[in-house]
Amino acid sequence: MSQLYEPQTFEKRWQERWLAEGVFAARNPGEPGFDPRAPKYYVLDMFPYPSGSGLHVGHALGYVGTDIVSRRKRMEGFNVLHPMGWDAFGLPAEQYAIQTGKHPRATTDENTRNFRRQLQNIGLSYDWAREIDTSHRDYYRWTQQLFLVLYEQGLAYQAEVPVWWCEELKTVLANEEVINGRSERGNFPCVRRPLKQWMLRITAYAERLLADLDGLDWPESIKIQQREWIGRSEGAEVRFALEGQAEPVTVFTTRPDTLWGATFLVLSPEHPLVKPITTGAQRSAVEAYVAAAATKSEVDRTDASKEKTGVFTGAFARNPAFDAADPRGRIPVWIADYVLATYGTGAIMSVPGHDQRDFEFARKFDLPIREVVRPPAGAQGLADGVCFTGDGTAVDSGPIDGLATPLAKQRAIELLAARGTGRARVTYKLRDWLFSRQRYWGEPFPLLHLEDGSVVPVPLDSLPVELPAMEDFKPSSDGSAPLARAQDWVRTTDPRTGRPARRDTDTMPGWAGSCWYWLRFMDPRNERAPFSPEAERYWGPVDLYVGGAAHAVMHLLYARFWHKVFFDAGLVHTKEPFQRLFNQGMVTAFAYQDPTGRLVKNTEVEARGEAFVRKETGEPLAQIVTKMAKQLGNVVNPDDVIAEHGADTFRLYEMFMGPLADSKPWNTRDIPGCRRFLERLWRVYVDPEGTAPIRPGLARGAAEKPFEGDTAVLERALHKAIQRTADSFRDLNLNTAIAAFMTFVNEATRLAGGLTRSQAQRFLSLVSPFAPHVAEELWSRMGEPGLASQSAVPRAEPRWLEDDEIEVAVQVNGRLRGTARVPRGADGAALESAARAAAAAHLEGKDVAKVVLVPGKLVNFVVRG
RNA sequence: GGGGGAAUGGCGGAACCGGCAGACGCAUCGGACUUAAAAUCCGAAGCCCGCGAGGGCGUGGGGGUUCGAGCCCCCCUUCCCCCA
Repeated sequence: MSQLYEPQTFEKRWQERWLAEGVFAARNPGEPGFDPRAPKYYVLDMFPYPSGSGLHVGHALGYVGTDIVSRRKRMEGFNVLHPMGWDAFGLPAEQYAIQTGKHPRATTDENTRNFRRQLQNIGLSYDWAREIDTSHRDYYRWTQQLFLVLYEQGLAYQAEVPVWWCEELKTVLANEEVINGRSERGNFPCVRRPLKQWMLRITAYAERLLADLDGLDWPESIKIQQREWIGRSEGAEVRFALEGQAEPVTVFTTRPDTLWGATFLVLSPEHPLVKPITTGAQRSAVEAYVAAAATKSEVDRTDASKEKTGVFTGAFARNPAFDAADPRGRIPVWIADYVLATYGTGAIMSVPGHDQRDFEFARKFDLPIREVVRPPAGAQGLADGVCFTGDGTAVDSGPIDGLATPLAKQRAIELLAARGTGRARVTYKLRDWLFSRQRYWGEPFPLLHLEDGSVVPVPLDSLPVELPAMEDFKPSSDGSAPLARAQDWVRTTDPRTGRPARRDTDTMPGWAGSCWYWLRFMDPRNERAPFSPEAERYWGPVDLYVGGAAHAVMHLLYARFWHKVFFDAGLVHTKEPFQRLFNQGMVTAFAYQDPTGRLVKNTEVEARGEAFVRKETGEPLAQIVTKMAKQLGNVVNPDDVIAEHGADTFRLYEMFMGPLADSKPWNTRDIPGCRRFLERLWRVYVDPEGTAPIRPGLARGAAEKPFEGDTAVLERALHKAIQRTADSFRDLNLNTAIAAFMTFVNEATRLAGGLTRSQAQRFLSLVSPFAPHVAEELWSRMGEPGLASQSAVPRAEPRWLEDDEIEVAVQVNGRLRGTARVPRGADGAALESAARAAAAAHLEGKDVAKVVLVPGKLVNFVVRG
């Protein structure tokens, strides 16, 4: 048995024991060992996509944080569910497979093995019996079944939707694969072209997705981003009759009060009326413009800083605000790409006097601008050559003249409704969700296309629809899905009728598996259902969900949507899946720049005292903070840190860097500080000069010392550490808990003779969630029964948190002039006289106008002269 | 372009409700131990002026509120993240 701190000699042993004894296994109701009195706590990490490059220290940050929370909660008596799994379907896995020439099944299995090994190496307390893999048939069988829940509710439908198409690559590309209208791979031009796609009607839930945010314990910034994304706006739909057309054009506006100022209409280039209304003279210009717009992304089109473009269709419309005879009512119809087909009705009424984009458009194409809202006093308007977009008073607007904007909006809607040319309407920026991909590595849709063109779901007892084994799974050259080439798979029969059928050949997007995984974790081996109602009722909702802010919008919105559909279907008992959300910060890394600003690889950099230089030339370099990237050579793998220092040092450093929520740089140079702390801790328990496994005074059965002298000082220090540790869990700034451990160990080293067995034991319990291996090792050396991981969290007692004497700050006019020591609980008069003595030199000959007393903290003398 | 954050010593960070800025650690410097080094232990240290006692200045910049501001309010700068 070693006298020195050698983590390599014991960490593996404890990890194996935890696993073998099922120490971290969560019990479901009804299972042997389930304690119905224990409250539940569900801590969930955003599960990773198991990439080929493995886990780096940035992923591990959140996992270490949730592990510490889970371990602590167990020690507080909670029944803790803390599972891990793999988000293994999706584009990156498929791309990686194509690159390496291996099948995604093989690479995924290989990668998940590596991830699991890496996570276990860190000593994370997951219940590995609950591990799931979204690309495994035992999982996606249920993804398919739950998709059918949405399908049966009428929430899934097929539509012609523009998708990115790259002619050169002969394939459909995802949004994230297209940058500025060109393919990310190869930089070839791409166009948006309509293709039949599966859509999910998430817009039907827009209002509830918005409203239910209020009850969640989420960062306000995430709620804001979700609200922004949903983008609710109230306004009106207005119908404009078109000259020579039977069908009117319907526009959406948030400012129905400005109808009298609408001087032209703008349709999106994709609007179905564009073709029928375009006049012969304008046809070629319009067609050219429509073709050009197809190559632009929505971001580019709506970029307000770009010059406005557009083309006149040659057609005219009637503004319903004016009489048929009124010349102001005859307005031209244009098309422009800043109007999107997918938002509102795909057409707008342009009010250049009171909308910035319309204003720029009108100026560029010399269209009339009318003022119909008078700005309030002091605000600039058309008279000053600027466009006023705020609230004011209606003018030149017939029946609503003189009304303030909010009232004018309301009256305008009433008038439109009375004339049958409009109505109130709420729209959302949120669009329905494009849910199909023409790719291989995803869940097949459990749907059959019959010869008569109808679509029927695959019966539940025939699920899963397994992904066929394919040698060549690359995207097809005609835009059809790779699955379409698996002819034996595609051709099938409807099991209900025996009629011939074709399988749907699209697959679900990467998001699908993560839309319900927190539910599967509750009951992961259930073979009859995705999860049992009993398990869901007990474990739901997730109490703490931790992951990067990168998933602020998409994943969380999609997951909430599915969950709400399940709620409506009676499958889950909560409206929301994740009660508390916490975003961990990014782990960045240092990189180095030479004087010209060029980045220099970390391996070529040398530290010279406080400065950094290029190894070969001695050229001075500047240190900057940036993300970890292979090219910079600054990616850090947990395995390497653990091999050198052990898992406990790694865990401590991850947390000691700073608050879990903050972004902060990884600095390899700082790691030994945490290692040294563990060595100091070790020496408090084990005498390096001796031969005993534990210092004799700390062994079980050793006599307890009375709480006096050094022992009392240590008792006080221990309670302070216990208190600070408890506080650190509120906002997960676990760095302050580790600082408290360090302070205690420094104190215990200084007053070694005063430390008692009970203090040593309580301190190990306190440290155990953070550095569990060393805690177990010392716990067993002390002869304590059971495991440190299963001991109780020590409690701080108020009587040990207060000192007998307190030091207060003494200020004169708010400037610190000294300090005074007073007994705890000293009254105001005693405090003031002590303070007067401390600041005597600064008070001499001055008039004290006021004395501010803050008990236990400070005294401030306000003086004149 | 829109949205979300952040800024404190040479570095990471601490400071609970507006009350002694810089806890804890890294790097640095000094000392002890050592033949020497490593490790360990003890100590110093925000910056400026002063031999010293001491004083001045300090939480990205400018203004404000307050007895008192890192923290609250207004304006500005820079950096990071997301939509992509």
